[in-house]
Amino acid sequence: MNEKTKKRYEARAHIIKALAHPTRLFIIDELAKRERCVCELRDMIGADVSTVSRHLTVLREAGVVEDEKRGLQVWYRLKVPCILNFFGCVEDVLKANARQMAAAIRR
Amino acid sequence: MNEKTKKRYEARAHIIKALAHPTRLFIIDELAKRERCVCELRDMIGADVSTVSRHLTVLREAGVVEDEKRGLQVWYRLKVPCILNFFGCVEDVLKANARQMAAAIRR
DNA sequence: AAACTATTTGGTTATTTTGCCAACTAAGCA
DNA sequence: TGCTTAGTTGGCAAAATAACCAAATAGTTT
Repeated sequence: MNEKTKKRYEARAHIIKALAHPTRLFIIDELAKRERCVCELRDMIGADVSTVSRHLTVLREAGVVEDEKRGLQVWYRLKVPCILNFFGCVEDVLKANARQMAAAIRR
Repeated sequence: MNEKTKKRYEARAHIIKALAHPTRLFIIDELAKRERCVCELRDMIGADVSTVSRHLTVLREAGVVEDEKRGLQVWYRLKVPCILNFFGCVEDVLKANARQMAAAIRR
């Protein structure tokens, strides 16, 4: 594998890593509905604001969400809705896994 | 966020985490073309076999690939082709990021 | 059965990720 | 100007990941 190819896979992995956390998946789902300020997300998630803020930084830094400060609040929105399609595929994997698990028990 | 919802996001994150590594993304791309034995992947990747084997375990365990032993070799194939659609979306994010980066420099 | 090949697993170490608290910054309000 | 609110950042400890070598396992060949 040459250097350029390697770089490309690293860049992709960086973005996918940004999605790979339960809290960040939740945030994405919420932002898919409408923009939210940090405080709303903090209330829904129930973690320290600093923790939520760091999750948002990971997503922003990956280019998945964008933010806008209005007054005291910072509002976040989803920048890349095509991610949502992918979640359907993830659900398919989960369903297939569940089926396989059930079949294994029956056997 | 209730317990059940939390579990669901954890299950999703588990699958996405399995994808979130450059080597594993490479493996998925290769398996999208055709099935491969561990030794072929080892040669392409150039890491220790044990390392490659562990990456494959992560993917199998997540339900993304499946394996079949034939003789001495173990052959892996992609179980969930819809993942590939997602990579298109990841590329879009990368392109958008590059554009934004370029615009920021111009400014 | 012994030697050989392909792969997995155990164990170790280095690195990265996560979450919290405390301290700081920025904006609005008294 | 000083107080309050919203959010970010520094620092730290705990947990999760990743890579390698060595040893074990499973199937082939002689």
